[in-house]
Amino acid sequence: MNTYTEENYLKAIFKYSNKTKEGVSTNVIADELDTKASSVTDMIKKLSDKKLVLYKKYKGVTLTQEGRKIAVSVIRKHRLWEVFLVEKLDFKWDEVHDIAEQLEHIHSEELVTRLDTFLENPKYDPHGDPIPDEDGNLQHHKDITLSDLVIGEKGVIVGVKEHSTSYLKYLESINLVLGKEIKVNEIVDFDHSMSISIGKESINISNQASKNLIVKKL
Amino acid sequence: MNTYTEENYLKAIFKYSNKTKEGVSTNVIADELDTKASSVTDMIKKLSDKKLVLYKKYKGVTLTQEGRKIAVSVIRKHRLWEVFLVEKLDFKWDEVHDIAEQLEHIHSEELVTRLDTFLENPKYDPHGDPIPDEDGNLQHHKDITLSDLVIGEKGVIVGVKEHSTSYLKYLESINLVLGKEIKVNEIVDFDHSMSISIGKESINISNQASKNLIVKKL
DNA sequence: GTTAATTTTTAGACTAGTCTAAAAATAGTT
DNA sequence: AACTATTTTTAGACTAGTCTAAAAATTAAC
Repeated sequence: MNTYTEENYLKAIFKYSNKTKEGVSTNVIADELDTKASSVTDMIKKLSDKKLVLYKKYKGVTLTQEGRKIAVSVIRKHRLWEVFLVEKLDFKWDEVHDIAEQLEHIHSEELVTRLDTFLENPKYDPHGDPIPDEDGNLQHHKDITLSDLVIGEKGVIVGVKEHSTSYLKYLESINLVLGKEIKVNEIVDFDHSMSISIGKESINISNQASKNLIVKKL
Repeated sequence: MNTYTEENYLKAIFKYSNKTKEGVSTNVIADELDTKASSVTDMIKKLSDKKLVLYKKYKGVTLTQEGRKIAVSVIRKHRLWEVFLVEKLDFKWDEVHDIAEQLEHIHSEELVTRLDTFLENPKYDPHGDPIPDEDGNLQHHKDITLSDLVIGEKGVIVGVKEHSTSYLKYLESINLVLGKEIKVNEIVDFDHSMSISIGKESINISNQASKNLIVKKL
């Protein structure tokens, strides 16, 4: 059984494992977990002793099979709980992260299985992130963002790359939520901001906002 | 915000506060939490510094208003989660304790409020224990047990005083679950074991079992 | 390819919570 | 009331996780 803290380290390493081929650097982990590099080094040694990560001094860290398994299972729990909070308890999508951060560390295989069934085996969480299955399989989005579309193209919102409360609240306020169909009307050359249609409405959206919205081309 | 451990100490102290007028002794707490007396003394000092308990060396410990409030709120969460686990996830009543022990420490007022609403404001948990309301009010059972009934008396099962898996499993196996009506047919003078009717069935039950079953007289 | 800047690790110290062993206080017994 | 047994507290040490400050290694820059 792993501690709360160990699980958070594994999750952080997993997050950045996908982004680079190399080992994840100490500073990146420290930044992600809001801690100091020296603390990260200590914890990595511990995880390495437990054979959850592979570690070579100064060379960064990668997850072992076992480490990855734990990380993915924590992510699975996090996302299932988010579905529960939004679908069953009527939380908004910008309110669930902190609570799910706690719930993801509850230890009980049976609980996860039953929760999954209760929620009718959801495939995505409220932000469109895919929920890993029991075996740790996790499919990724194709990662096409709204900012990748050109004038005239249509798409449907399927997820977000940024999960901050302010971004989520903003999207909701302009009705840019999961499942909405949009069409690109104009792109300003200068700052890459866009004018898009959502149904009959037309709005402007900055590049910073559009590049964090994952879409499926239609 | 209090730690997981602090909350468990407060809960333990609360549990035994009701049973004695005096302060709760160090050894009782150590026993309840499966720890050592010296650890208890240390933690009590910490809780005392935080003004959650009143403590005089060698004289035991009592909860302050604030300490009691926290203890009751943890108990409220524990029992609400137990209802969730049994009612929504179809756990059996003997399977939920350990999971609820973890869930009770999730920090979020909003979560508790919404969970309570989702469960339709239950008044009792799956073992018949009363669920404290938001203001910390907690009514107790009258604590009449099956063993208090005399021959010919009828009652309905409303709770248990012992929560061990083996006891709960046993009760379920003989169909002695919450809400069942029973009648006392015979009492053996020697060991106070009883013969009781449940509907058309008749069973024998030991004194150890009957004195842990809370009933309401009919 | 040295030097400078950055990153990472080590060393030592701190907090939370725990333990063992010994000392101190209380309670029980005669 | 004196002695014994029990309970409780203290003292000091340990693990998990964290930090600061300094040393070591790596990377970047000229």
